[in-house]
Amino acid sequence: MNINKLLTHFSNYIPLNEEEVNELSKRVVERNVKRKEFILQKNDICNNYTFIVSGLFKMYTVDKNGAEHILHFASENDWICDINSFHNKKQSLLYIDAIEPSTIIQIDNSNLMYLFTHYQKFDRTFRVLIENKFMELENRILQNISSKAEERYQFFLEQYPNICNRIPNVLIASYLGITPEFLSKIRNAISKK
Amino acid sequence: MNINKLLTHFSNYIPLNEEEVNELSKRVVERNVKRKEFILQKNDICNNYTFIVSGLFKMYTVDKNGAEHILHFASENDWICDINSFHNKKQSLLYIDAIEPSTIIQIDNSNLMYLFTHYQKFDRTFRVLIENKFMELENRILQNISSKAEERYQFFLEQYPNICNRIPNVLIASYLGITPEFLSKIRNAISKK
DNA sequence: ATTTTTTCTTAATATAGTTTAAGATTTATT
DNA sequence: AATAAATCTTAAACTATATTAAGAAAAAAT
Repeated sequence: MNINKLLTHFSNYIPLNEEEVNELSKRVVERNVKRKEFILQKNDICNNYTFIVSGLFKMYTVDKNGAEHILHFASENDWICDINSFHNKKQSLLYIDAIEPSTIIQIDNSNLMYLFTHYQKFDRTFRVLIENKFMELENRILQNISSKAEERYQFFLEQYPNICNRIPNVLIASYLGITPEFLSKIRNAISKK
Repeated sequence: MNINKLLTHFSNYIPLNEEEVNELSKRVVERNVKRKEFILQKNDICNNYTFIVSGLFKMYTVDKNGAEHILHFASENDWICDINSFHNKKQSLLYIDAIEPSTIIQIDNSNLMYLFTHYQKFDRTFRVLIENKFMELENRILQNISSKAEERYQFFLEQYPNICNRIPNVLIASYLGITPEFLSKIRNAISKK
């Protein structure tokens, strides 16, 4: 099993000792996911925290008109989870599916709670993880309330150089909150500079 | 000292035992803050997690044109902190000041780290705290990328009924990412329905 | 290899939101 | 109570972004 990437990931926060590695290994499941396959759909309860070994996912809502609005992208060495649904066992409003064929490692709610309860380190690591994600969202909010679409696009390209050329512009537009037609216009304007 | 409100707040997550209450009490400081007084300014390092006993604060950036962009409001029984500056000891890009005369309880970086290290409960509680704030930001992002200003305004009024009438519309506009003039137009349109 | 589906672009027209300016109202300060 | 400062509103002109439609290019599926 491809758990090394997950262990390396943890060691960037706080390295795990042998016992913790064993406990973790027992409690996670590896899966391959095809392109366009869902790992969460609306009205499901999100029962897993998902670590991405390789590949790329999007998490999004679909509005009454059928339009997707992308809340997060997540690629290798990142986590994806609807934590509202996960922690409160509520039906999710979100979809998560694979943009590329992917390999993931999942830990379900009861196993993660077990680790939280028995090993302080996991509580700590997941606190720091979510703090980092919180800061990213704060930056995104600031961008959204203070910048024009063109600046937000440029910022996206700078901030996610590893994924921006793996994602079709339709989806980038949806993430930025603009139409694909307008993104096209922006790209044209940038290329003329 | 007005620490009861803070203890009640913690007990909504996980109640503290006597030792934890003592440790916490020793490590926090109470302060009164006047209207318009700063508790964080740009280029300072945010050295405190601030719990609001009473009153109301705004956290914001100021752009090159001098315009404020409000990232968070926070009122009684809530926390406010630039966690990027706090955890990474980096100079903050943000200001925090009081919209109303306020009473706060602060815990500084080294004291909070002490509690995290010696009592698992605090690590846990602050994880859950930040998870809740993360979910709020996710909702705000979704609103921003998928809704018109009028819907975002209505949603703000519903979500923060306790603070929306304590905050001037100029500041609500800044939080929503629109101009005060346009908010005025929106309010006029709503009142005619 | 061909067909189907998805993606990207362009352009015309429409709508959402900004800017500037000014006056009226409310709130804070002396 | 009087003055100063901040807030709220209106309106006209402007800019950013959406919508509709259609065709070209690229990628995926058969």
